Amino acid sequence: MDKEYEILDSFIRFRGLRHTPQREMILRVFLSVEGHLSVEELHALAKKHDRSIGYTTVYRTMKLLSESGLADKVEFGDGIPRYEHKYNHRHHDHFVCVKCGKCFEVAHAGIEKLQETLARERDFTPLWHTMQVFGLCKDCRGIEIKLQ
Amino acid sequence: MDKEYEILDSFIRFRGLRHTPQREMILRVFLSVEGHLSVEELHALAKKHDRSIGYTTVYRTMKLLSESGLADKVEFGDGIPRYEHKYNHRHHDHFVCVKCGKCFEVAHAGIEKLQETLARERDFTPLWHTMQVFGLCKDCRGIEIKLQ
DNA sequence: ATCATTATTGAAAAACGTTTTCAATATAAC
DNA sequence: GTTATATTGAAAACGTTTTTCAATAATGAT
Ligand SMILES: [Mn+2]
Ligand SMILES: [Mn+2]
Ligand SMILES: [Zn+2]
Ligand SMILES: [Zn+2]
Repeated sequence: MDKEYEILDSFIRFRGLRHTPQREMILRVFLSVEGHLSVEELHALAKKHDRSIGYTTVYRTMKLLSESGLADKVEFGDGIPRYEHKYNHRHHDHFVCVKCGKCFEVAHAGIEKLQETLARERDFTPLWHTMQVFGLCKDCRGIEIKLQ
Repeated sequence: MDKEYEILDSFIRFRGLRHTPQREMILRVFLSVEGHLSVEELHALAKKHDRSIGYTTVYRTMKLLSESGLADKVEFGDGIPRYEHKYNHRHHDHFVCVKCGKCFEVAHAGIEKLQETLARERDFTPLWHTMQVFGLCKDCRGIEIKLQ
């Protein structure tokens, strides 16, 4: 249940860092929301628990969560990186609607396998990948057609 | 041969813009290098032809080249967007070595088709996509193994 | 519990790539 | 040539992220 806190704690100890209430709180806030959140959004949420929490601390902590494997930073091409849960969440790609910004998560073993094959053919060792499909969701495509 | 200049010219006329030596020179510089170049690199090259060319003009012109379909902006996760040729270059994905930065271009119809299928299943109209595989190239994997 | 060591914090400043502003200039149409 | 206005380059502004720094807090040893 609280496996994520254990992971952060052992990562902190392993690196000779220190456990702080700020770090624990930011992890709690991060875990409380399923989705893709910017540092600004995370800081706003964190402030509800500790009005004096600093923007810098959120930046630093999210970097820590990434390094410990709890969070993943994703970029959807609008210049605002967002974080999503990584622990107990399998890898997936993103379909982003360029009209409304909605984001669909897609996991497909075939694509992963194909990437492995292409990499192997080029004597390239894949470590991770990102794939984003930009387009129009059902709702926004309708609007698009009406407008034209 | 000079189809690219025609494309830019008609795009400029279509939008009620003006033909300038700066725009023509930046296009020339851009076309002269096959690869992925940052605005900084393009500006440095442009300066060899016109010492007084402004950074801002390169930014503005590369945006124009993108809009006219001559250039494509790509991001490899290091925070530095780069531009590559788009005209007469078919779509491809990127395999980026995280050690040396080398970038391999991979075009594969199967992946494109798979993406189409996944999109259709979700009632999503794909417009474009980006796929990047990060990992170690042949040379850098060797070093990695030796170091461990 | 006290102490010493040093990691962490939050505010401010700096850094970074990019965009906006603006006055001077260049382009294109008449 | 005249006019209208798009373009230019420098500087300033911008938005996000990182760095700096003095105060504070966490940890381990005594
Ligand atoms: Mn996701
Ligand atoms: Mn390419
Ligand atoms: Zn939509
Ligand atoms: Zn390499």
